[in-house]
Amino acid sequence: MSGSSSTQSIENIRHSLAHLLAAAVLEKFPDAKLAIGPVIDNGFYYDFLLPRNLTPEDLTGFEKKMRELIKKRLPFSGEKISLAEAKKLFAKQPFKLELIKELSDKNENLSIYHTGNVFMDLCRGGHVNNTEEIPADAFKLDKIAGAYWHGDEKNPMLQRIYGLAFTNKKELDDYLKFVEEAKRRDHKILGLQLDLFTFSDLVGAGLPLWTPKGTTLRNLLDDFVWQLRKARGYVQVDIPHITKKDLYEKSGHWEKFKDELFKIQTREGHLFAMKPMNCPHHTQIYARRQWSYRDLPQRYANTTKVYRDEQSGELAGLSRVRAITQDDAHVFARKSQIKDEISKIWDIIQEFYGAFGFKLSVRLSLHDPAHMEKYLGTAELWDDAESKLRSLIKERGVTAAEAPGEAAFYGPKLDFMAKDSLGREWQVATIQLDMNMPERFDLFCINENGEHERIAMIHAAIMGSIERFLSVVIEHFAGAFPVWCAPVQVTVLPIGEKFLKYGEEVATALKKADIRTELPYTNESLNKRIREAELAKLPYIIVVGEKEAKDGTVTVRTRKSKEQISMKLSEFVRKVEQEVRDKTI
RNA sequence: GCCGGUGUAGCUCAAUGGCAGAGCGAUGCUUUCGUAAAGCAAGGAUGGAGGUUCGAUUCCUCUCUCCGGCUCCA
Repeated sequence: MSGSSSTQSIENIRHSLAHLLAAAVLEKFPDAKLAIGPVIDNGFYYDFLLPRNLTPEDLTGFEKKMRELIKKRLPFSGEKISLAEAKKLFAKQPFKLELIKELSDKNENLSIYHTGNVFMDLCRGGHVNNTEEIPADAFKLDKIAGAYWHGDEKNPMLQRIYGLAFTNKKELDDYLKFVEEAKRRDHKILGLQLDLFTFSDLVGAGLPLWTPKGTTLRNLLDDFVWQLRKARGYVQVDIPHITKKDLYEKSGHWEKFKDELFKIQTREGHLFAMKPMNCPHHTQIYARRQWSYRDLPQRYANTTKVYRDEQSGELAGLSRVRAITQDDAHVFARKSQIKDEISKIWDIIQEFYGAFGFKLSVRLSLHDPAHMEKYLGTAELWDDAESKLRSLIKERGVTAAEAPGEAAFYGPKLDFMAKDSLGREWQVATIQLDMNMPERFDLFCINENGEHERIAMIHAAIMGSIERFLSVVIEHFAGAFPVWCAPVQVTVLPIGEKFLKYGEEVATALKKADIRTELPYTNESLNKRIREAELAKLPYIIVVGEKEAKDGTVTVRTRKSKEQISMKLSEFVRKVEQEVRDKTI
């Protein structure tokens, strides 16, 4: 080996590996039809249409073949070719012919790349000079998956082989370790272990059932959001979970999402739907009377479930469910009040996510002017809404990535991404500025001049969905919740039966101070009970025996240090209360 | 929804065309213990529906769940 691999970009290495993979697949399946093989985060993939389904053993074989090819020190070389040559060279590769047509339609140059004399592919380049520059111990074929040709579900499904590839073995090992760690924190497993939620085949897929501990946690989070909202003038409202189809026809949701609605036919033949969102209902609460400009903004908060008939293949733990609890709120405001109101919501989001130690980044999701058919309203309405968000971002001195085409169909959004303790980014909160629903539902106020003035509507979910947020939080903390939001904060373990009475006194005092306390007395050994409490990831374990009963103290074992600290009961209560107040992480 | 995989006790995993086994948990009894597993006992299961077969947990068909992707996501 020349050792020159370090001079090669990781993209070139990954791209070259994709070609080697295709070569290995072609050797085994000469009739394989090749699609595309791009570079992705952490590696590469290549899509094939093959005569049979691949097995994990096939991957082992391909990987071995790729290493053999690397050893042969094959040069990569490219050349431009004409349309006619391309059509001839790829006559038996229908997907390549499609690509060739697309490229030539766009008047782009066609080129091919050779890997020694063993493989040739339609390719714009970006390769190592020679396979000797590919570190053979830093890649691994990862998994087989199905993928639609051109990402379109109407097209045939191909077999995709994913590979991991890095510049050296350590990076690959680090990545595999990261995957292990992520698996260890998987909320689907931790949630069951920590007894937060469960699923039942009888109830149905994507319909989580919440245990007492899980419900405690949900309520705690929701209450935190509510406290932040209450301080900013929000009031609570509530709405029914089924509704006439008429509401969604008027809002535009029926047209757009009718296939994803759970529908209910009444015995008299009327069509209802389980509500898939709350905004249209809230418009009707606003519309119940006429408002003076002096009454605005009206800020309605409502934590409630919505129901969406998600594709069964999409359901995953708490991340994607069919019964979704939204901590939803809608602000009905004059256009002049928009920036202020959004700013307040932004403050709530910062305070809320800060309490968990999440780092936030912001994305401005805009409409796609090339596809106005996907949106309600006029271009002017959109430009107006988007410029308001842009200027607010500027005022707050934040940099936000702009994402055209990511807007909701009724308005642009500020989407917030949280980076968790493993460095993964999750889309969480969202603020949506909506000038369209007010038009559709004719929402207005009476202004200073006695005229009808069209208002704006701001959609503001802080957690977004409690289910999804919890999936993120469980993995962020690996199930070890900080004291302020741990469903059980303290467990009291009497050394023996003789001290059960004192244990009860301690537990009662803690509960009186609103500290979530357990006294799970069983006839197991003390060691066993401590072990169980540790496995349950409880913040504090209190052990009481003769000494404590005599002195009125408790011996506290902390989750973090496992140290034993003796203190007065009242001192411990103050300590916990302080941590809850400060939301210590 | 699509492609592939998967499903055995509450959990983690064995085994088989002919009586389905273990560890942990849960239950009962004994033990009452000073910081990560005390002892004994009795329990407990082949996701569901059809089919093939003398006999199916095992083979076939359908269906459901879950997992990895794809597509979608108000």
